[in-house]
Amino acid sequence: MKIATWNVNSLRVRLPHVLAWLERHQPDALALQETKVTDPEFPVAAFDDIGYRAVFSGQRTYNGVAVLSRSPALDCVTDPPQLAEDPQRRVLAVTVDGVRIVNLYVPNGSEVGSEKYAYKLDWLMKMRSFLEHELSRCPSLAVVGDFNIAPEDSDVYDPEAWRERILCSTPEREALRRLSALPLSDAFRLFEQPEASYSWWDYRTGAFRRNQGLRIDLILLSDALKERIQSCAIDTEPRRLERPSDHAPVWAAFAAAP
DNA sequence: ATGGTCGTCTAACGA
Repeated sequence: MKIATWNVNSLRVRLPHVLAWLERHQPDALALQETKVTDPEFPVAAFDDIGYRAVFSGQRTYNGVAVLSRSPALDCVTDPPQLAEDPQRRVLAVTVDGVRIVNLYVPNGSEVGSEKYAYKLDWLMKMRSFLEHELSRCPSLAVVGDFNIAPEDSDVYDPEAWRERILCSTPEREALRRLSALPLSDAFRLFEQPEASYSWWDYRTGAFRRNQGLRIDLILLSDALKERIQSCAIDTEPRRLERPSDHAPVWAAFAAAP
């Protein structure tokens, strides 16, 4: 089984890239973030044509999450009670082939100390509670998405320049560590990886060309799934295309369930 | 360089 996650920064613009990536990599499930399309506008037919079903929770202009899958996505949750009537479309939990996939677009937080930063930390605290509940129901759990947090200095091209800045601040990293303590393991770090592996590069300043990136797109695994994982990688190829997303897809492959 | 580039509700705003 192969599961992937990709912040596409507008599905309308990136649809050709997503279709090409699905055809090439044939994942069983692909979680998307920042689709920026409302549910009636979601391009269901384009995915159906290549054998993928879609479930989605969208809004206009901002946010929006979706899961594309070969098998049906069951038990969809878009509004965890722990996030109490938050209108922002950032969560989509589904079950595909017996694996619970929680697709997250974690708030960016703007700047340390801002109102949006406080919202991010509060959101992460509430998300911990939701994930604790999901884990108790679903032992095979993968939490995937754009976490907007670089877990460690090794996930940042210039840790000193980013010290205590947004995406890297200690309170954000501690909130992520509290998720890891559930326990959930960072799939990427279960394997030897190339130095300077990142999943996001700012559009400005030619950051990708110089590999000035951060690893903020993550796949977190419950112990039951950790036992089945075979590989995990970031695919930087789509970042080289014309009109790319600022994020690269991340994927993980698993052995069949015992 | 308090800059730069994208995407969206083509005008700011969010990332």
